[in-house]
Amino acid sequence: MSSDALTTRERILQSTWTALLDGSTPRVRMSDIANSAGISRQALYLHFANRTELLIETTHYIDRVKDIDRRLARSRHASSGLERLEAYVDAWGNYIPEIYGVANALIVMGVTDDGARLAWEGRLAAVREGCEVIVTTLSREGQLSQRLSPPEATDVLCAHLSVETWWYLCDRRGWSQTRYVEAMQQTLKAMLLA
Amino acid sequence: MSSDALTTRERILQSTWTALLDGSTPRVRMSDIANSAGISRQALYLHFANRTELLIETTHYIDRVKDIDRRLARSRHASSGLERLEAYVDAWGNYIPEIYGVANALIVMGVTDDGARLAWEGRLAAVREGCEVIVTTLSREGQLSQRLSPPEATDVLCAHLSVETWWYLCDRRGWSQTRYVEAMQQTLKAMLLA
DNA sequence: ATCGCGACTTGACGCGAGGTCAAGTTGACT
DNA sequence: AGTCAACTTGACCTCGCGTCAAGTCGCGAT
Repeated sequence: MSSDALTTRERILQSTWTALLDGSTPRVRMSDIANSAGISRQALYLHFANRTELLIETTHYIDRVKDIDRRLARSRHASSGLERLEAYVDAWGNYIPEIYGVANALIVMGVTDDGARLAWEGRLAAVREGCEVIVTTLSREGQLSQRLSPPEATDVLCAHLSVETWWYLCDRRGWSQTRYVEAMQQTLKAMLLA
Repeated sequence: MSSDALTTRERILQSTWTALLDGSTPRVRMSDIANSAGISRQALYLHFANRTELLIETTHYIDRVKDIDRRLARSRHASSGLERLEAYVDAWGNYIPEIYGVANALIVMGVTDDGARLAWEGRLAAVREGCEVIVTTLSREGQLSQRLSPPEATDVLCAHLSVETWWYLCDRRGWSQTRYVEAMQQTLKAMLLA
């Protein structure tokens, strides 16, 4: 396989990604994706069981192409909790715009489709795990504010780093990506640190 | 009018509200609403042009029944910015669970329907105005942190008070309503104040 | 008393989008 | 030449919103 530069499967995944990125709306039909991938609508179902699976596979595709693991490595290897927090906000905050389209489609899909809902909840759980590590580190260092228990601090951090918050600030209120990351780092520090 | 205790129109609005409240899912069909209101599906269209209008009218109905204006009055009449902030978080934060169901349905509807999207954006704009007043007051009092410009502080406040954030903390993470309001007041103060 | 009218019912239909099915076509490898 | 996988075309089903047409029922005005 991997013949004509791109596999059909990869062309589909790429088309799905860009379609959802461009339109800034999750209203991308299976026929739209098929058209932009240069195949018939029915041929999509030779590669993916349904729209949900296609969306889920697209998130994995983006993870692979954009190398999310490498991005998050800096946070995992930081020595202090503070550095971890800053590195995490930087890595995840700058990743959101990449996956925003697919994430949004997946969220909307989740209303009617259990698979999509579970897939998105899995992503959320992964982000929350990252947040938990940061909070635990801060707590161990005695840096964590007394206002919130560690689980609460984790929840608040995770809620603040949500795709929805990014969308509101950057998409609707016009914040630049760099300002978003910077402000997030500062406000989260003010919120979580003693 | 106002004959058999409740108008048909009001029974519809009430059914819509409770259906969306109970299910915790926006998947409420026109036929579901009609059934629980005790009329035929087609009769809904004698009272509301379409699903979007029904949802919008339901938000107005809730506003009326739950008297949102009275709830927000305390914030508007508070003397200091700090009191305004606390009163606003209390009023709005405790209102979210009431409108959550309809809000969610409206948001999902907004993906395919411009009317629903605009209606929800209008609500968001109203919340943002409330936030703006608070931030302006804090700023005038010299209480506002230098980390954020007043417009930025307004955006952050508004983002933090989003329905989505409430949903994550209270619905998914199991926070109690009182803890949510309390923690919000504290973390927002830490975030916004100098 | 009866006419008209507004509120409602029943039943059928159209539409869009996801998903399925069946019968090809095409091109490469054996 | 035969086979197989990848793909195409075209028809069809389902679900939910929205529409249309024809009929029922009760009430208030004449």
